[in-house]
Amino acid sequence: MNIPSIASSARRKNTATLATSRQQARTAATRRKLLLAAEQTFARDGYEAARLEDIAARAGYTRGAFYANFDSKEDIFFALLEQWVAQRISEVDVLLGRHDNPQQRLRALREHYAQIAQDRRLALLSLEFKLFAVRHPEAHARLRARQRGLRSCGGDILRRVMRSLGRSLPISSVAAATALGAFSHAMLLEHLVDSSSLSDAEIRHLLGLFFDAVVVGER
Amino acid sequence: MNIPSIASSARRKNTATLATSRQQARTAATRRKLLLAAEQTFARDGYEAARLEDIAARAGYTRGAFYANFDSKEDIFFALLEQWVAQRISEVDVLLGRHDNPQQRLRALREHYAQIAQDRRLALLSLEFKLFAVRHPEAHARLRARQRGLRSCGGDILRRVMRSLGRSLPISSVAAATALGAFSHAMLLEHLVDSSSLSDAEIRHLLGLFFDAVVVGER
DNA sequence: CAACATACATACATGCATGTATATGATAGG
DNA sequence: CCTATCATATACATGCATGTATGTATGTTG
Repeated sequence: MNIPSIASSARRKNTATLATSRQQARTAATRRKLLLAAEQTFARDGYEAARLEDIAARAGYTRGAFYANFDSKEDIFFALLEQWVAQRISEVDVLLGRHDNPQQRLRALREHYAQIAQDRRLALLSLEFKLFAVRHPEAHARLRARQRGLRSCGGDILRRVMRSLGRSLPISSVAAATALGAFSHAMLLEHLVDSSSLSDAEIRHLLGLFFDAVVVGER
Repeated sequence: MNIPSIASSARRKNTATLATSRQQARTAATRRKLLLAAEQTFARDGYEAARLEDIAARAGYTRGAFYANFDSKEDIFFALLEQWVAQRISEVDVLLGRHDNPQQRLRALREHYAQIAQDRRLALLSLEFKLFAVRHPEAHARLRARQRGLRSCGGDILRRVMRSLGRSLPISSVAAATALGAFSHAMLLEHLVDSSSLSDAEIRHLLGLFFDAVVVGER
């Protein structure tokens, strides 16, 4: 689990005098606000239609603050991806840290999974990352690497839990984690388009059905 | 099954003399070429990033031809949606027309389903339509209506086939059709992002698993 | 074949988002 | 307190995609 090299974005100007810690804190806070605003804006409008001015304004700034912290739209998009993957991984870590019993862990995962399937922003952002990868060959590898990090982390967890329960997966653990995530997002999107064609109850039902089919997975 | 009122797009100039049939045919041909080009371009670049000039060029024209046939990007996008829904419905109609036996029909549907899950353009376009709906409140109702037409058509077919087999669905037929479509597209997208995290074989496996879980659906 | 309409291309106008360069006010150090 | 540097704002330049207006060649009808 290597720490992502921040490198590209937010390379601070290497002036002789180092910024004082209060200034650093202020900058960090601005960065966080901008990233949060970007998260909401990208989810709402999509990458292409998202305007830097909207992102800055939503964070309470103008584009000046934006360009002081990021190079371009693509730069903040990737910064968001890094942060987002790290957050999601740590969420699951925290979740598992709460339980020792494998069955409790599986239960917690299932519950967490059901919650993920209700997070509109999560689904739309995730989609946006994937679409960007598919449409930008030069960035594909980078996106894929992050996505894979996330998936293999999820896969590891699934595999460990299953092993300690003495069960096996019908497909590779990474594929299982991938399919579960993608499925929940897809169902949510359908619900957003037409809630009457796929109700909350039906989604819950399908999610359970699919989770059990993949995780119990006798064939 | 009402024929969509073309109305908005392609309203021909009401000059006194009606265009001769050969001119009409020529116009219709360019419209078709433009729609095909738009289909490819929207799937490749997404709605926002797609340029009218690219669409026209891909069809072998310039933007002049485009504006002679469509009002705007949104106009051709909706025209494409109408055509696309109609095509997909007729595909299934043709498919079912080939078989009388309910079991053969179910088999044919399953096979058709597996093929759909390999059509990259289909998945990306479908996604694009849904994202547009979610992001453009004023257009949402229109998109949703078409989407629902497609889903309820698929649902009807599923329901009829199941009834003639004496089986039942675990969820509403519309929800089943919706979930199946969304699922296959979601798996394909994951595969496009990272083919190693979800192989063709695994997708086929999952598709079968899910199809059977939904269509056989004992609970 | 003449007059006219149609299909499409070309050239221009406009708007808008990005990016850059400069200005301003806040903050820290001497 | 005075100055230098930082964080952010403002103003400006550029590029690019859309949309419109006009031009041109091809086809059609009397």
